[in-house]
Amino acid sequence: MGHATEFHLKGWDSPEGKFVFWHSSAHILAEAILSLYPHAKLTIGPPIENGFYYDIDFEGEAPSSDDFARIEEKFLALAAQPEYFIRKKVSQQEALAYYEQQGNRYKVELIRELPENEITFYESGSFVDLCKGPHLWHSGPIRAVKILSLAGAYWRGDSRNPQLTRVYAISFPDQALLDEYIHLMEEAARRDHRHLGKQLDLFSFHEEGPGFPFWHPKGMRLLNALQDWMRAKLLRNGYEEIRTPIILTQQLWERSGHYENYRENMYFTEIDEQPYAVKPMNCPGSTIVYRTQIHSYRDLPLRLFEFGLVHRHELSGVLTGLFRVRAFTQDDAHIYCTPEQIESEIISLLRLVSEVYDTFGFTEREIYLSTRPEKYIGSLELWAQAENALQSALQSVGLPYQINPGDGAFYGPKIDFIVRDTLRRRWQLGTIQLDFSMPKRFGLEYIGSDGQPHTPVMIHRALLGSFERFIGVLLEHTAGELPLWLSPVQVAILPVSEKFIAYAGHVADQMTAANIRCIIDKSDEKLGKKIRLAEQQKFPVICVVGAKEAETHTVSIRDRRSRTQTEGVPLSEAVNHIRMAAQPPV
RNA sequence: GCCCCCUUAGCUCAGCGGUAGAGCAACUGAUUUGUAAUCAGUAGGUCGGCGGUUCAAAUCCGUCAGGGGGCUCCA
Repeated sequence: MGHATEFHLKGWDSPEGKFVFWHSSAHILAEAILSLYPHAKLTIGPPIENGFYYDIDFEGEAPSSDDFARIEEKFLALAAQPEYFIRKKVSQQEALAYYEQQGNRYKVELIRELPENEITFYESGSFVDLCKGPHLWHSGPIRAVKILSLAGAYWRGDSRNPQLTRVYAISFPDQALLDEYIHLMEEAARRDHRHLGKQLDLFSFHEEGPGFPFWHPKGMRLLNALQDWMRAKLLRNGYEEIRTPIILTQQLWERSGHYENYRENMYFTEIDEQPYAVKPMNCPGSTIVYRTQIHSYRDLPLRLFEFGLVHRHELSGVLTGLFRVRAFTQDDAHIYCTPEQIESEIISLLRLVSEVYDTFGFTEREIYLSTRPEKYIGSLELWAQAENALQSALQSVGLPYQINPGDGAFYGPKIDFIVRDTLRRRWQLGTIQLDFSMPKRFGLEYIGSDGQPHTPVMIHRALLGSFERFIGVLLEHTAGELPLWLSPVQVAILPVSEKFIAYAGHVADQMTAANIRCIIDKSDEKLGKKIRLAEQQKFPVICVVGAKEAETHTVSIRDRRSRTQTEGVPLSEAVNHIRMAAQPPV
C-alpha cells in the first residue's frame, strides 16, 4: 500500500510530506469546485513549491475572485468530514469509458498516453479522480485553505491548445500556519522592488516605453556604484573591458545564427537602406574585437568583458518591473581559451562567482550543470572533454551541484547559478556557457605551439545576469536597506532647525569632499519628522546637527539598523569613519 | 501574444448611473523645532485614450494603451 506513507512518515516538515498534503488538497479543491460548477472538466492538479493548482476547463462559466470565499467554504466543509483516499487500479478501457461518458477529453488524452497496467483512480467519498498518487490516508489533517489566484494556462503548456483556468491555492494542517504564510506573502509584497523603486525614487516605467526602465538620479548612483565595483573586480581578475555597438548589420546576426534562432526577440531597423538589428546579445560584437588581431596560444585565455546594453522583444504579458524588461545591461564576458584551459578557467570563474554572491549575502545557492542535448553541434570528444572539465572544476572547488542531463544549449554545456534571498525565494543569476559554435561561425583562430591555426573555445558568462534584474533582486533581498557602499544616499544631514542649515552645509561639504553621497533636509519640520522621513527613505546614516554640534564642530550620528545615537562625534572623525565604512568590498 | 483582474490629484486609495473625495506630498502663513508625523490655509483631476448606451457615465458596454497575477521562454 505505501501510498500514504510520505506524509505520515516524514510529516509536514518535509518537502515530500507537503507534496502529498497538497496533492490530496488538490483533490478536495476539485471536488469543491465540481459541486459548485458541475459542468467543469478537470484536467491536472499537481502540488507545487508553495501549494497546488488545478487546471480546469469551466466551459465558459469560470469563477472570479469573488467566488473564492464560497469555494474555500465548500472545501473546508468537505475536509471537515474526512474521507479516506482509496487507490483503485483500473483498466485503460474502464478509465476511458469513465471519462468519455463525462465528455472529458483531457483526461481521455492523458489516459491514452498511460501504460496499460498502471492506471489508478483515487476515490475520496463520492469524488473520483485519475491520479497516480500518493495521497494522505484521509483528508482529516487538511484544516486550512486559501485560494490564491486564477490564471489562464494552456492545456499542456502549448499556446495552440485551449486555454484552461488554473486555480492556485494553498492548504495547511492548521490555521496558524496559513496565517504565517499570509504574513510571509505580505512581507514579500512590502519588499516588492517595484514599490521600493518608487518609494526610494530609483527608477520608473512609463507607457511611452513599456519594458524600458527610466533610471532616476538615485537609481543611477546605485547602478553606477554596482558597475564601478564589478569593473574594478574584473580588472583585478585578468579581464579587459570592451564596448561594442548596439546596432549592427543584419548580416552579422545571420552569420551568428541569431537571425535564424532568435529573430522573434530582436528589433530591426534600417540604415542607408541596409538592414540592421539591435543587439540582443553581446557575443558577436566580442568576436569582432577578437578578430582584430592574430592571437598566439601564449595570449590565451583572453578575457573580454562588456557591460552590454541589449534589447530583446519580450511578450508584453511577461514584463515585470526590473525582473523582466526589454532592455538591460548584462555583466557579460567572453573568454577565449584552448580546450585544455577550460577547467582552470571554470575553476577561477567558480571562485569569482562565490566571491560575488558572498558580497551581497546570497549565501544559499544552487548550481546546475546542464549536459549535451539530443540536438548538438561539435564532436562527441569535444563535448566529453568540456563536460568533464566542468565537472572536475566543480569538484575541485568543492561546490555541490546537480546535473540536468540533456539541458545544455546545442552549442555547449553550461552551469547555472541560483541564489535564495532572505525570503527563500529562488533567483537565477549567473550562467557559464561553453560555446563550440560561435568561434567556428566567425572563423576565430589562435596560433598554437605547433605553428598551426586552431579554433578557440568561447566561454560566455554573466555573474549577476543583468544589472537591472540584479538590482531588483537585491532590493527585495535587502527590503531596500542597501549596504552603505551601494546606497544612493549614504548620509542624511538633518539640521535641528533652519538656524543650523549653514553648519549642515559645512558638514555636507566635508562629506562630499570625502566622496560620501549625502543630502541635507532643509525643510521647516521638526526633527522627529525629518528622522521619520529619512528612515522611510532607508538612508543608512543620519547626522543630526544643532546648536551643540555647530558649537563643538561635531555631529550626532544615528545608525539605521540599531536606531541608536552617538552624540558629539567630531566632524573629521565622522567623515573618516563613514568614508572607511562606505568603501566598496574587494 | 493568450486568459483573468486593475487604471480616479505627484503618491496611497475611497466613491461604482444623478453636479469629483480623503490622507500624505506640494505651495503659503504661523512656528525655529533635539531622535519615527507642529498647526492653519491654498492649489492641484475633462476619474488612462477613443467610441457607444442613457435625459444623465468615474460608475454600464465596446475598443485601444499601460499595469498586476499566470501560461511559454529566459537574465
